[in-house]
Amino acid sequence: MTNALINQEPPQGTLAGTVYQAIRRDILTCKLLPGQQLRSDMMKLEYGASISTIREAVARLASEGLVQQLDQRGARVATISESDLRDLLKVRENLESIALRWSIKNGGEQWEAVAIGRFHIFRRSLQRRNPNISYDLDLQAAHEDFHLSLISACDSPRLLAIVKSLYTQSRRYRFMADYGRASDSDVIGEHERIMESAFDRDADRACRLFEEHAAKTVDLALANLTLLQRQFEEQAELERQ
Amino acid sequence: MTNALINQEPPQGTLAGTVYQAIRRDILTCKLLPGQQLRSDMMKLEYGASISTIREAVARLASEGLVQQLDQRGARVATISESDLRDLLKVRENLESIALRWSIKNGGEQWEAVAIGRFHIFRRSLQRRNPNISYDLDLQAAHEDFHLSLISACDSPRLLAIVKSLYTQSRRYRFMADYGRASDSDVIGEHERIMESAFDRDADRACRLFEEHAAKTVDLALANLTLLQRQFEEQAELERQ
DNA sequence: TGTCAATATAATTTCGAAATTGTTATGGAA
DNA sequence: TTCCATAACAATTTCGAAATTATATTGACA
Repeated sequence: MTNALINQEPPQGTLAGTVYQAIRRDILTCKLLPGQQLRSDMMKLEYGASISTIREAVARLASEGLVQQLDQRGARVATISESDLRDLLKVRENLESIALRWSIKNGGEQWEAVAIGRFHIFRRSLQRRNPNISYDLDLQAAHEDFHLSLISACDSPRLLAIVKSLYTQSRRYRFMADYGRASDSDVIGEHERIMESAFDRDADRACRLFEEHAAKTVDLALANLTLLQRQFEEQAELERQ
Repeated sequence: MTNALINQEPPQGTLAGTVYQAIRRDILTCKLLPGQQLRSDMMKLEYGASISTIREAVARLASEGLVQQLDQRGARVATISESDLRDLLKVRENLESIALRWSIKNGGEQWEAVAIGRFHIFRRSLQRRNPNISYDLDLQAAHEDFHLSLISACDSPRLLAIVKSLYTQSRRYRFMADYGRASDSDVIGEHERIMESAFDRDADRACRLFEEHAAKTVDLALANLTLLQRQFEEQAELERQ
């Protein structure tokens, strides 16, 4: 419900689509670990569909970059690394900055209204967050939805789709490192200032603020990754036996 | 052979991979027309593989943006439009410009050597082109390979992959409009100046020249598209009967 | 003891038929 | 004649088994 803007596919449709979403969710929440082999038999039992159907779902995920397919050697969950994360965030920052600029130029009152609405939901999610839960899915979805709404008026379906997919790929890292909980800094204020600059049509300021915001994310993410990656590798080693 | 840098997959491997490449080629050369339905039976006969195999190949193409999949209503070749072309070229120009900047910063002598080599092949292809052939596949591949080699040192696998896929999507438009034959302008000189600016590490000049080059492409492409699209629609109408 | 080849095992890949779903054609009622 | 429901049709989607290919194990030889 809350992440309607993020999940592009409706629940009705083909079984392959449903399986695709299920596997995708398990990858993004690291129930399926990075590097883990996706064995046909295991998947068949786990997701209750035939091998062919599973195969199609996996093929879709492969094109999304969430799964790596090796010729004649099946598929595995895409691996993670510090260099990959650096690249991902660097590209996302630059592309989203462009999209924000275009969006500020094209956006009208309707765009502002949607962004304000998303901002409100994001703030509410942050307020009622449970400190005991290490990873709040709704909060992350609200965060993404807000950012995407800011660039939604960029009038470029392609750029929007690319940035969306970069957000998707980031989610796995964010889940692991849980770098959403930077509650010491003024998260709401940061976002509010970006939005206000955008509404004032001050693209330079908005992009500068956004890039500063993004830089913080990079630091937070990298700080936690190395430790966690070792953890996951040990777990994967265990499952291999 | 000549487009080794472009076709990422080796010829050996799975049948689905081979079929994927075959369909891809037919889409990019407009043997399969934009908007055309991809019927299972027809595909089965045409490409000599079972429906399941075809299906997997088509799924891969769908993720690449070359095919549109509709729930329970099969798949069709992605449609084309003026707005889509505008978007495509605009995004490509901006993203490639970023990649060029990064590449200029990171590139060493090895990068220069490869770029010079690609430039040489591009120039030779242009020299020996046959004016009777309306569309020279080798020439287009050489052109793409040169541009990609210039940004290959950007040190961002993701951005490189995105730009590559944008080139792939452009190819269909380029095939149709054949806007490669702007022989009146100084094609070689334009490219040479971009390359020299890059080697001088003058990123601003290189990007400016590249953006001017890209702007010409947009004009050429749009000039031919409207007429050709009507043509293709008529042909598609005919096939529907 | 270490290396290599051959076999046995386990995985992926491919296939065509059966089930499901969407589309078109037909017939009746307003 | 037009609209709607029903039936016949054509397409996509799903399945499990057969074929193919990779991996692991065993044994022989240097």
